[in-house]
Amino acid sequence: MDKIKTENTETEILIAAKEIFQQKGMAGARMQEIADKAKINKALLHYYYRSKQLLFEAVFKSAFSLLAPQLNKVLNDDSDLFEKIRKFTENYVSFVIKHPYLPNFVVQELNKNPEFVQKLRSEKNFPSIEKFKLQVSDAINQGIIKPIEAEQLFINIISLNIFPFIGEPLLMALVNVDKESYNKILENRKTEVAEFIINSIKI
Amino acid sequence: MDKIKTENTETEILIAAKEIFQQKGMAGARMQEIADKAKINKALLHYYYRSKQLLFEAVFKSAFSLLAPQLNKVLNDDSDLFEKIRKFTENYVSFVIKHPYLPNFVVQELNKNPEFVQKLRSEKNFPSIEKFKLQVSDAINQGIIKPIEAEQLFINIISLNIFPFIGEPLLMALVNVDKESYNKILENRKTEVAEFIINSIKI
DNA sequence: AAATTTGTTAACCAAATAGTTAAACTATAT
DNA sequence: ATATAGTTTAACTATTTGGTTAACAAATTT
Repeated sequence: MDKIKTENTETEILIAAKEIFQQKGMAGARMQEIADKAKINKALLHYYYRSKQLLFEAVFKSAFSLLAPQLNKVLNDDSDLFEKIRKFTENYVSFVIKHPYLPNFVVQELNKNPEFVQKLRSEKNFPSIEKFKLQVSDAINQGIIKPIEAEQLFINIISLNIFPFIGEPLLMALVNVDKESYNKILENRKTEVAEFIINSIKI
Repeated sequence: MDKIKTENTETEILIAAKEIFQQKGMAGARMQEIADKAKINKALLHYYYRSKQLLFEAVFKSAFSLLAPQLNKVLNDDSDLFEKIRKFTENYVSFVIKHPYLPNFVVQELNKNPEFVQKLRSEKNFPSIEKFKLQVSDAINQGIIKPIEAEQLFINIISLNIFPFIGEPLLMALVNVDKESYNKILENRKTEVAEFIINSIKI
């Protein structure tokens, strides 16, 4: 059937474009390489997505729509603060193993193209920090955690979870271990990071 | 004088190349743009640095040689552990304000080019974690801090300090603040981060 | 001050690259 | 079966881009 065939090609392109763009970035990606990976003629890229820029934007939005629910786990989940932090750190490692280039891709292209943020903000499911803020101030009022700004805590959680992946080559060199040992370190972080954070804030 | 003139042009090129490469990366940078910024003819770039690749490597090494001493502050400084952590977090913010694109540049290009790490390792002043490891296990034995792997602690320190800069556009959007407020948050981190870490590990 | 070396430029070149076109092919509807 | 609309391709185009060349300028040496 016509529709099915079209959708297949269209998504084949998106899958191929994701891989190339996420590994090489907008500037480093080549339309021909994407076409080769998708096993189609280069003209089809333009038939379906008009231009490199538009194809890139489709990939970027799709990537962010995978990342956003991950972030929402810290922000909009109903479980209590410590539980959330534990769940998030554990889930995040598994997520990045499935999508190794994704967080770096999003962070990198947002840096090169800060106005992209506007396009993301308007999307539904864009993470909001409001609920998390309330939860933090509640926990402080109840004497469960020490006083800390919710924003600072949030930045700490995200930094401790994301950077070990984004900075992998640098950290591997500094810590002076091979890929295998580094993976074990990351594996340990599934629990280590949450305990590190909780230790710091709990009374 | 000849030497002075030469050195000026050569360093002018390096300065211009740094700016362009650090903002746009290897793939996104254009030799013509670098020449324009350095106010010289494009052929001079090749006269002094032969190729884009070699010019890039010169910039990269120069960037890393600025970053390395920063990292060595956590690793080879003689003050006690808590003091080191406080000093590092305070200094690091000031450093990044002077070189806003630098950490992202190093991390990013190492991701695109992991074999670059080899070239860096051989350089003198390449940070080594050994002394820091000893210091951590001493502090554990003396009952000053809770048991923690030095590698994990090191990754935490680096992550908490570097990611808020590398992930700035993303974090600004998530925390939902403008540049001015975000800068205040970063400013507060000069002390916040160190206390967050120390709180977590001290007994 | 003539010769030589070093620094600088304009013009050029070949390869790469995003994007276009027109024709061929496929499937569905009439 | 044939017209029609949508899909795919090979070949092409215009531009960008890293790199080269040959001539010129400025300094240094002899």
